[in-house]
Amino acid sequence: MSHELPKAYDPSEIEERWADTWVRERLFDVAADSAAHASSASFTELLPPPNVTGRLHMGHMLNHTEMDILTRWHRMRGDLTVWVPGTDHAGIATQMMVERQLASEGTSRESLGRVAFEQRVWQWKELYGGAILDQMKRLGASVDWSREYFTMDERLSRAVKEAFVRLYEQGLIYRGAYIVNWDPSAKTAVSDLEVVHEERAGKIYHIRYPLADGSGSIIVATTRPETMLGDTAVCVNPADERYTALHGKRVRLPLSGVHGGPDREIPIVTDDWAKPEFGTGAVKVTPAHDPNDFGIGQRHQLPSLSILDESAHVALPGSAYHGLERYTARERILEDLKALDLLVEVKDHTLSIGTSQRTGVVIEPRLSMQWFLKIEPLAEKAIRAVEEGHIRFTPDQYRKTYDEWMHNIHDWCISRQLWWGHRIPAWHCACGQLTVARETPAACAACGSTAISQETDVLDTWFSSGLLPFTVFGWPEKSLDRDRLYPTQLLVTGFDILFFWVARMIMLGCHFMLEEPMADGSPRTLADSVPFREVYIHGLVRDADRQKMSKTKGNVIDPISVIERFGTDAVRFTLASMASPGTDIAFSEERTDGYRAFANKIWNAARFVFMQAQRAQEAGVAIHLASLPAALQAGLDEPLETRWILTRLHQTAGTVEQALGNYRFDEAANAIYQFFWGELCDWYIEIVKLRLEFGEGADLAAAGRALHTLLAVLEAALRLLSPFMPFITEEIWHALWSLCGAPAAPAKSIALTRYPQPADASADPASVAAMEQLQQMIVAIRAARKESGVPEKEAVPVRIFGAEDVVTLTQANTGLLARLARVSEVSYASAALTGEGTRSTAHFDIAVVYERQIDVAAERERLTKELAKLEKGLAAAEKQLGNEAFMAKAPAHIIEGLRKQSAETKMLYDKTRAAMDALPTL
RNA sequence: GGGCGGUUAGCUCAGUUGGUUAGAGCGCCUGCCUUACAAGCAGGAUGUCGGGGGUUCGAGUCCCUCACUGCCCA
Repeated sequence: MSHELPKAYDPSEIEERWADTWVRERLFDVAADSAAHASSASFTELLPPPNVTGRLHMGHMLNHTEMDILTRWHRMRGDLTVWVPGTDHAGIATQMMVERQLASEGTSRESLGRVAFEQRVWQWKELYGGAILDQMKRLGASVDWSREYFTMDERLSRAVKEAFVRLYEQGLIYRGAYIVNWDPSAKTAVSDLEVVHEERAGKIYHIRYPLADGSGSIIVATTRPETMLGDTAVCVNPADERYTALHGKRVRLPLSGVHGGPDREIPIVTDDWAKPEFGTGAVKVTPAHDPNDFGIGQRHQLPSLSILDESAHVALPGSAYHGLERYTARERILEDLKALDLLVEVKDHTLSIGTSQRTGVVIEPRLSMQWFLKIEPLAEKAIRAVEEGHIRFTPDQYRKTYDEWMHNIHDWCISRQLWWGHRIPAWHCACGQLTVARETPAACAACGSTAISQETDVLDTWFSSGLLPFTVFGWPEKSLDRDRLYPTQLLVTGFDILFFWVARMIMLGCHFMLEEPMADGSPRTLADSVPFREVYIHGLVRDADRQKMSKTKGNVIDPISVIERFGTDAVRFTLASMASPGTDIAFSEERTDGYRAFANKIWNAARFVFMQAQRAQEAGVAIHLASLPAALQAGLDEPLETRWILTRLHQTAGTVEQALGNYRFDEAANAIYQFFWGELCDWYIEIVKLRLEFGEGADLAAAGRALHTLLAVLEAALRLLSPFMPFITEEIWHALWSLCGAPAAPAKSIALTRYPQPADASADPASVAAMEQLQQMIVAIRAARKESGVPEKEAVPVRIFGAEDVVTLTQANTGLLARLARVSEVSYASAALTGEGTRSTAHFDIAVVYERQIDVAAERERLTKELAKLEKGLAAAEKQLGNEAFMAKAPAHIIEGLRKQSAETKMLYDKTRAAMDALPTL
C-alpha cells in the first residue's frame, strides 16, 4: 500500500507532528564521544540565548531560520554539526517580572526577603521559563537539546565564579566609588550600553549665584536645576575673559542651607571643560550627579555631595526639599529661585537624555560603590583578533563599527544592585578586608573574624553570557566538547547586541581561552582562542511598511500567529528569500502567502509524481528507489528534457552551495524556487507527461526511465529545499520512500541525508541551449495564438522558418510542441514569415495558421513599440561598434558579444519591419 | 557633533572584480475550471537606476557634490 498524500496541503498538522518527532527522537543531539572521534569538519553554533522571560518575536524567527538553514545545510554536508540552545536568566527583566507578580499579590520582594525572593524567581522560571524554547520547537530549529543550558545552572554558575575570581586575581577587577548610570526604578547601576540616549525638548535655566563677598554675582546655566543642592563649585573656562576677575572667588549657593542654617559657600574654579559659548560660559559643578562634573571635581579636589537617594528622591536632611522626588524638587526649586529673583532666564533647549533600556525611566548619574572590569587589556586582544582576521564579519562594514567601539571603550561596570543573578563571590569584613574566593570562606583572611558577609551585588547578566562560548563546553574543566567544539564556527545575530554580547564574548573568549592549551597539549594561539570564527549580522524585521515593530505602535507581528495562518515553512521561506545581507526585512503577508502557494505547489507536484508511480506499478512497471542516485546521471541517449532537467539540477545545486557559503539566503532560496516551480513544475513535469504512457502498446521501458528520473529529481529537489522548508520536505520525502510498500527510508529524517552536490547530477550544457530554444518557440506560439484569438483548447497548425538546427530540433520534438503549445501540425517555410499571427526571433519565425482576423490596431501598436525598442538597441550597439576607442580597448569577448547581438537585433528589426509593412492599412 | 548605511518597476527587494539592450516576487491587465495544483495555467503592461558633475572605450556599479532618508555613537 503506497503512502498517499492528502489532497489538501495542511501545514499545521504536518508541522506539529514533525516538530514533536524531531525533539522526541533526539535527531540532532550529538554525543560527546562521537564529537571527539569525528574526523569531519565541525560546525558549531551558539544560539543567542533568549531571555527566559521572553516571547518569540519576528527577530528571533529570522535569527533561528538563518541559523537553522545553515545548521541543516552543514549537517547534510557531513560536518559534525552542533547547535547549542539555552536561555539567559536576564537579571533585571526577570526580577521585574516577578516583582510585578508580587505586587499584584500585595507583597514585595523586600517583605519576602532575599532568599525567599530568589526561590520565588526559580519557581517562576520552572513554570514559565520554557515558553520561548517551546515556541522554538515549533520553528523546527534543529538544535542539540542534550546540550541545553540555563545561565544560572550550577555548572555555569561555577564557571562564572571562576572567571570572576581569575580576573580579580589578575588585577582586572576593581571596586570603587564612581559616577554610574543609576536606574532609580530598578534601583541598580547599569552599564553605559544599557542607557538609551534620546533627544527631548527641555529647558535651560540661567541662575544667579551671589558672590560670597557680596561684590556681585555669577550666572550659571543648567538643564537640571535640582542638582544645585549638590553643587560644590562653579566652573568657568580659564581663557574666558568675562570671568577673569572672579577666579578664586567664592559664591554663596542659594537654597543650600539645612536646618535653617546659612547657605553653603563654594569656590569658583577654572577648567577647560567649561565652554565659553555654551549658556553663560559658567557652569555649576555637581560631582556626585554628573559624570563630567565628577571629572572636574577630581581635578580640583572638590568634595562630592550626594543629594539624591537610590530612588531619585532628595536626600538632604534638614533641607526644605528633603524627600521630594527629583522633578518635584526641580519645580519647587525653580519657584523659590524665582521668588528670590535669582532665576534670570529660561530658554527652550533640546537635551540628550539617557533612559534605562529595561525600565524606560530617566537615568540618574549617581556616585556609588561598584565593581568594574578593567577593559583595555581585554580589548587589545579583541581588536587584534579581528585585525588579524581570526574573526570575520559579514557584512564587512560591522568590522569598522566594532573597531570604533573597541577603541573607545570604557571600563565595564559589572555590578548590579539586584537580587536575581550571579552573586559576586566577595566577602566583607568589619575590619575592611575584602575576601574574593571561589569557595565561601570561613573567616576573614586578614583578622580571622568569622563575622563576614557576602557582597550583596550580583553580576551584570552580560558578564555570564559573555563567557558562554566556552562555559557551555565545560570550561574551566577540560572536556571533549571543549577540545572539539571550541571555537564555534559562526555567530548569527542582530546588530543590536553587537556590543552587549558579541564584543564581550570576543574579549572574554580571547582572554580566557588563550590560557587553555589545545587538545594535543600545545599552546593555544589567538586564532584558536576566539569564541567564533565568523559573525553574520542580520537586519531587523520590520512591518510591511518598513516601520519598526513596537508595542506602542501596535504593529508587532507575532510569529506564532503568522505560522498558524501560513505554516512555518512558508514563513521561514519568506524570511530566507528576503534575507539579503545588510538590509532590513519588510515582512509582508502577501509575500508569505506567495510562499504558502509555493509549498502547495510542491505538495501537488509530489502528489502528481506519486500518482504516476502508482499508475506505473499497476501497469507492472517496477520502481527501484535504490536506483534514484543513478537516475541522476544521464547518458546522451536520454531525451532532451531529461538531460536538461538534470543539468539544471546540477547548476542549481551549485548556485545554492555558493550562495549559502556567502550567507546569501535570498539567492539560495530564489534559485530553488525558480528551479522547483519555474523549471521542474512548469516545464519538466508538463513534458514528462508525454513519456508517462503506461497503456497498452506503450514503451514501458522508456516510461519507466522517465518515471525514475522524475522521482530522482523530485527527491533531490526535496533534499535541496529541506533546510529552508524542513516540514513539508520531511513529510513528502517519507511518503516517497514508502511508495513501493518498502517502508525503509534510507534515514530517519531527510535532515540526516546528504545535501545535493552539483556532481550528483550530470551536466550537459548543450541540452540547456536546445531547451531554451524550444521554450522560446513555445512561448512565441502561445503568444501568437493568443493574439490571433485561437481558443485555448483548439490545436492549430504552425509554420516555422529557421536554420537547419531549428528544423531538426522541432522535428525531434513535435510531441512536445503539440502538448505545450497545442500545435496540430508543423510545416516548414522556405522564406521568412511575416504577416498576421507571426512571431519572430533572430533564430526563427513562427506563424499560426488560423483564419480569424487579428486586431490590426493592437498589432500595429505592439510592433511599433517593438521597433522603437530594437532601433534604440541597434543605435546603441552601432555607436559602440563605430567607436574606435572602444574597438581598440574593449576585451575581445565583449566586442564579439556585441557584434553578435547587434547582428541579431538587425535581423529581428528587419523581420519586425516587414511584419509591420505587411499589416493591412486601415 | 562624529561615524555608517540606503535612494533601482505601483510595493518589497536582487543586481558579484565597471562589460553586451537592468532582473525577481507580489500587485496590476487579458484569457482559461487543459483532472497534480484556480493556493492553479497561459499571455501581457510597467524603470530619464534620487539630482548634478567627473573618471573611463564603456557607469545602476568607481570618485566628487547636493537632496532626502534610516541607524549607531557622544
